[in-house]
Amino acid sequence: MPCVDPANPSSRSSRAESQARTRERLIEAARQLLVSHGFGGTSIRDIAERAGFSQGAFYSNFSGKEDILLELLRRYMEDEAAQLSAVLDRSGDAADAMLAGLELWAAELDRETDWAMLSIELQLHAQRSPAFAVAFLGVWEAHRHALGQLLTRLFHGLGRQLPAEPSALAAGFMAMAHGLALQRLSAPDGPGDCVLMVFLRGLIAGAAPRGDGPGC
Amino acid sequence: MPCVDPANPSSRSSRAESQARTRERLIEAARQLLVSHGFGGTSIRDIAERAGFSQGAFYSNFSGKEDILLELLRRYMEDEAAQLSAVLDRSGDAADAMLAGLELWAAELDRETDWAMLSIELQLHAQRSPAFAVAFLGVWEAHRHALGQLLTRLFHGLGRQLPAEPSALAAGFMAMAHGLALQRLSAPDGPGDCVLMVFLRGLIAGAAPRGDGPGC
Amino acid sequence: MPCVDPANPSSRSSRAESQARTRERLIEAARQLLVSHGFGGTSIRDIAERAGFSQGAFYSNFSGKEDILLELLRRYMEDEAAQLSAVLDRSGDAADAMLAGLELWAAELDRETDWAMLSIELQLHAQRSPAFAVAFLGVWEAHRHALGQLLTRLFHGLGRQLPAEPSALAAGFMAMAHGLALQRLSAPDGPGDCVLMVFLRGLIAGAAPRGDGPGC
Amino acid sequence: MPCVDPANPSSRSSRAESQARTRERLIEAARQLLVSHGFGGTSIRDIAERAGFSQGAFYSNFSGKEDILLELLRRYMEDEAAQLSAVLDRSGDAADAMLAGLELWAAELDRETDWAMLSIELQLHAQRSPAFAVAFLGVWEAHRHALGQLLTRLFHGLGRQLPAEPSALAAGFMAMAHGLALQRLSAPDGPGDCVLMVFLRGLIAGAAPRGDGPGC
DNA sequence: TATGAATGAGTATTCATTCAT
DNA sequence: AATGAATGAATACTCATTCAT
Repeated sequence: MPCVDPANPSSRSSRAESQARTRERLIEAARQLLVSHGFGGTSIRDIAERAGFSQGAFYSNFSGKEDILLELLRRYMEDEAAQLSAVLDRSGDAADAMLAGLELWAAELDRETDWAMLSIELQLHAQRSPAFAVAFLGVWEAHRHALGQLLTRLFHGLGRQLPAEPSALAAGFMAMAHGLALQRLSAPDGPGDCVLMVFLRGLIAGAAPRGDGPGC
Repeated sequence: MPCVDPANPSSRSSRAESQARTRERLIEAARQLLVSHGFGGTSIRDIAERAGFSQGAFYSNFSGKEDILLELLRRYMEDEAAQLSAVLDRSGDAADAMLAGLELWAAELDRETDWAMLSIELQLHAQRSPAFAVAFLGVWEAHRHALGQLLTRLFHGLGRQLPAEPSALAAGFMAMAHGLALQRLSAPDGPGDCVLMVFLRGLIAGAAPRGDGPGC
Repeated sequence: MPCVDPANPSSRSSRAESQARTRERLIEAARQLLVSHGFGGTSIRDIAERAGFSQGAFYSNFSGKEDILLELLRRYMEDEAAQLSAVLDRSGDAADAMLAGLELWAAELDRETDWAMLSIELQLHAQRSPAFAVAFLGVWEAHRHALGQLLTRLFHGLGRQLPAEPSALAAGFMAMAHGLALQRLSAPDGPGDCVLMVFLRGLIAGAAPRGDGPGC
Repeated sequence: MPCVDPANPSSRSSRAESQARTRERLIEAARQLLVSHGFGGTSIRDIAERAGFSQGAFYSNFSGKEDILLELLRRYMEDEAAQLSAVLDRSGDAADAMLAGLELWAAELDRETDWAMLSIELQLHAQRSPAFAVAFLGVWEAHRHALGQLLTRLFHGLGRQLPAEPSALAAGFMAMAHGLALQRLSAPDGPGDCVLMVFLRGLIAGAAPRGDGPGC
């Protein structure tokens, strides 16, 4: 009898599990290749080969190169959001703890060059594919907003006025973080991400006490 | 007959001029396409076509795609160096004038998104081609050094201590400028380059008076 | 649970019914796609998808694309034979009734462009697959013979001599019918199938009274 | 000196000649393959291979598969037009000569199965590609008109009334000719194209003397 | 029986590059 | 110096077919 006992997950789910494993391996292969060779320099054949599958396997899991990029975007977002909310949660409203948390986050960025490179590839591709841009923009704004909130709470805790719109400052920090990551690869002897903290401290030091309006 | 008399110097120079024109048109076409489609998305055929020449004409002037990229890098460098030295020259040692000059420079960056995109493409390609990386690194360091000098003179004029290595700060500014340019394209409603100045003012405000050592 | 009790005959027959339904839906999907996209332009995936099944379901019912084509051939043959024998039966030996019947048949062909297109696809495929050609030839000859008999009886009833072999004339009529159907699709403002009857009437008018031999 | 003497055609034209030869070989290869394997069954790789060139050579001569089909259509048209006008020219207004000419033409069709098959492929493709249909329709109508004129002159010369619109009768003859060619390949023992003449003679015999109107 | 993930060979098309002209 | 036809390898993607479930 070809019947399957729905109570037995081992047989029923092994198929789904197997496919999930395939998908996962393809995604990881794509991430590595996109980071090191860029969108244009990464072929689907390469992705499938590195994952140890045929090209057809790629196409039964994704509709094309942009599709797997969207999946990477989704994961990138989740990862970043988790990191930021961790900083927020760990430090509560204590400004010192928050600063320390951000320092940790900046140091983290320093090591996770991959995500930074991927972010740049995603931004570049968003600029070139309108369809992808839509998806990307949503993620980006959410990300900028989260970092902006963190900055707001930090300055509030320090009794300082934010010198510009929170999301504008957040954009500046993200831009610098990504730009530095990009530099680090081509010029490995450049400055680390401690520069980021130098700028943050400068911003704090230069910020007016609460009461004045933002300046930008 | 389209023959040229080799004894006639005027025609000989017109030949050289004609070749220079060809080269120029190819470079400009390559710049536009690289900015809008990226290195991987730009084919030599497209470059030649947009310039109004055959593919063979491209190969008569450049040895390949990387070769024309090097030419673009050289021009990018010249352009940036000229801009920075203009800021330096115009303002002498007056801190106020220098700050105003930098503000102008930041505003300039805001408009010249093309150069920023090209810079990112160059950085990405440097990461992928060791041969290109060598050439790129030289230009990059020179550039960073020039901007660092400007910052040194600026802080000196203001009687302040640089909060970090000049070239590290320069790297940070360049990273932010490029990162912001990238963001601006995918998210056009984001913040302008005034953010750059906010950070610079913060750095100045937070900088210790001369005497203490740098902190990074 | 989706299990079926094998001891229950009603469910067993419903299984057979279900399979027959699957088969039927696949055949109909294949017919539509073959007519509109041709043999080469129709993929098994498309057939299964249009029928609402998986590709595996197709292979559970047919051994390949040619197999389902054979099934379509069988049905085509049955349909045509039924139509012709209906004309024969309805009209008995009365020449007038037979002519009227044929006129009806021609008009029918005019509407059923699908079968004509399918017939052309079948003929084309027969030319390309020897295995299929064998099956096709049998059907074709039977068909030609049936139409030939009809013509024989018609001319006999009219007291005329057939101007050529019955099956040769039948072949001519079928050729014209299919060719006209093909034309009608690419050139919809062309002549209808009344042309067929014009030719038939011409044949009758030009036929010698019984006694002389055929001329071809 | 790289100058070329424009008076010497051998060097200047050898390039064009060489390309024309390439193009010609590709067209001939495409014709053969399209006739024997159909549009869907013919790949560009096959065409290039049979012609002895690379796939790239195909693409420097044609923009795609449909493009070479259009070229074949053009040649088919020219060929058919030439054949029909030859029949017309050779026979003047003499009905007998014209009939003999047509008989020759029918016999010719019998041998040139290739063109008939190609015509069917063209018709099928016209049905599936709107862009191609436009080009095809023009050719088709011209062809039908030419054959219609021939029939008009023939019947006029015989003092008979055409039993239907000239172009409708022409469509019928062309349909039969193509349908018979198709049959001949799958059923080689079928009737030859003499059937065509039987139908033509029937049409003439059944035609009313001049004065009555057409019947369709 | 029916599923659909996976395969491997195939499809059309584009690429950087060469070379006779 | 500039042309552009031709190459051969690469590209994204589709195909018929298999097989564990």
